[in-house]
Amino acid sequence: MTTNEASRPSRRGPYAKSTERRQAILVAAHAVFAAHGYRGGSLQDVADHVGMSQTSLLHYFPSKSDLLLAVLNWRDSITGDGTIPPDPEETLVDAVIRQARFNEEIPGVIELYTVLCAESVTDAHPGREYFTERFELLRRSYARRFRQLAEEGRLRPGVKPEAAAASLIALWDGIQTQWLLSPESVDMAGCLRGYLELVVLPE
Amino acid sequence: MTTNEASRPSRRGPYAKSTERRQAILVAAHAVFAAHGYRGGSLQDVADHVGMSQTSLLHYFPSKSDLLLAVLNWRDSITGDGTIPPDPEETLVDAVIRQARFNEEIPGVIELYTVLCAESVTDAHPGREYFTERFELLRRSYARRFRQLAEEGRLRPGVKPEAAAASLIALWDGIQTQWLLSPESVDMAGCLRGYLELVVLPE
DNA sequence: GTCTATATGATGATAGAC
DNA sequence: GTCTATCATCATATAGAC
Repeated sequence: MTTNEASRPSRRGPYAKSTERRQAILVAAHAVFAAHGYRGGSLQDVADHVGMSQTSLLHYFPSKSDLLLAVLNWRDSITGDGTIPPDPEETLVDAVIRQARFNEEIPGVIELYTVLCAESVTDAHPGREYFTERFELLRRSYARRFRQLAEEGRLRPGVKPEAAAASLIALWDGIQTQWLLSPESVDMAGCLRGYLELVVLPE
Repeated sequence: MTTNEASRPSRRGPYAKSTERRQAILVAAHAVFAAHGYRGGSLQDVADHVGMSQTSLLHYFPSKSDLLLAVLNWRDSITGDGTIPPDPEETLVDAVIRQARFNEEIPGVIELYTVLCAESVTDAHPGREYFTERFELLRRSYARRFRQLAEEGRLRPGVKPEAAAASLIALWDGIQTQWLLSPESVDMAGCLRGYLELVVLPE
C-alpha cells in the first residue's frame, strides 16, 4: 500500500531504523490530527512530537496529504477496518457492544476518526475518497450480517437490512460525537444496545 | 446577542446599509465555512464573496471567531435551533420526516453543521461551547417529547426516553454525514422513519 | 538520513489616510 | 465605513551541505 517493502525481490527492504521512524511519525501524526484536525495540525507539530525536523519528516512522507492517508491506513491495520468479523462464538450484538466499550478506552482514536471524517466532506480534502469508500464497505458488511439474521428469522419484521446497516453506522458515529463533547452525559454502549435490541429479536 | 441594536434607547441604531452588509457577510461566511470548514476557510474568501476588502469585513466582525459564532447564531435564528416545536396538528414522527426531507433541499446548511460540529471537538475551537450546549438542549427537548409519548403508552416498552433522544439526534447527524459523501446511496428520511417506527407505537 | 537555509505564499489582525 | 499598506506569523515544500 503505502510502504514499498519487498516490492522487488532483488532489492533489499528499508532499514529497520527507517521503519521505526515511520512508526513514530505515524503515532505523532495520529495525535496531532486528532487534536487539531488535518488543516489545523501542522507538519511542524508532528515533527516536534517525534523530535525531528520538519524537513526530515518530509523525507519519509513526501507531502502532508500522503501522511494523512498513511495515518488512516495505519489505523485500519491496527484497529481493523471497522467491520465486525463473523465469529460463531459471539453474536453481532455482543460484538458491537464490546467494540463500543473498547472505544471508550481510546478517545484519541475516536477523535481522529470523527474529526477527519467530517472534515473530509469539505472541498478537495485528501481523505474524502477514503471515507466514502469506508462507508460503502461498512454498509455492505453490516447489511450482509443483518440479512443473515433475517434469514434466521431474527430481524424484526419490516426492518430492511440495508437501512439497518446505514442506521447502525450513523448512530454509532453520531453518538461518538456527542460523547466527545459530553462524555459524562452520553452512554455510547447503551445507545447502541438499545438500537440493536429493537432491531434484532432475541434468540 | 451579537448585535447591539437598541442597546440604549437614546442612541440611534445602526444604519440600514450596515445591517444589510452584515447580512451579506453572514451569507458569504456561511457558504465559505460550509465548503472549507472554519480553519480551512479564510476571511479573504469571505470578503471576496461579498465583494469587499478583508479589512472592511473585520470592521463588522472584530475577529474570525466572532464571525463564526455570528454565523451559527444567525443560522439558528433562520432555521430554528433544531428542536421540533410541539404542534397538535402534526405528530413527532411526521415533523421529523418533514424536516429531514426539507434538509435535503439545503445541502449547504447541512454541510456547515456537520463540518463545524466535528471540527469543534478539537483543541480550543471557538464553536465548541455552542455545539456542546446545543446537544444538551436537543437531548432535553427530544427526551421531553418521548416522555410525553410514554405517558400516552405510545413508546415501545423498554425504551428509555433519554436514550431515544440521544439516539435520534445521533442517527440524524450520522446519516447526514453519510449522505453528504454519497447522496445517491443514502436515504436520510427513510432511516429516520425506520428508527421512529421502531420506537413509537402506532396510534 | 538529517540537517540549515530558504523559497514561496497565505493567514489573521492592526494602523492610519481619506 | 472603506480603503491601502503592512505586520508578524505560520504554512508546505525544496535545495543542497554534511
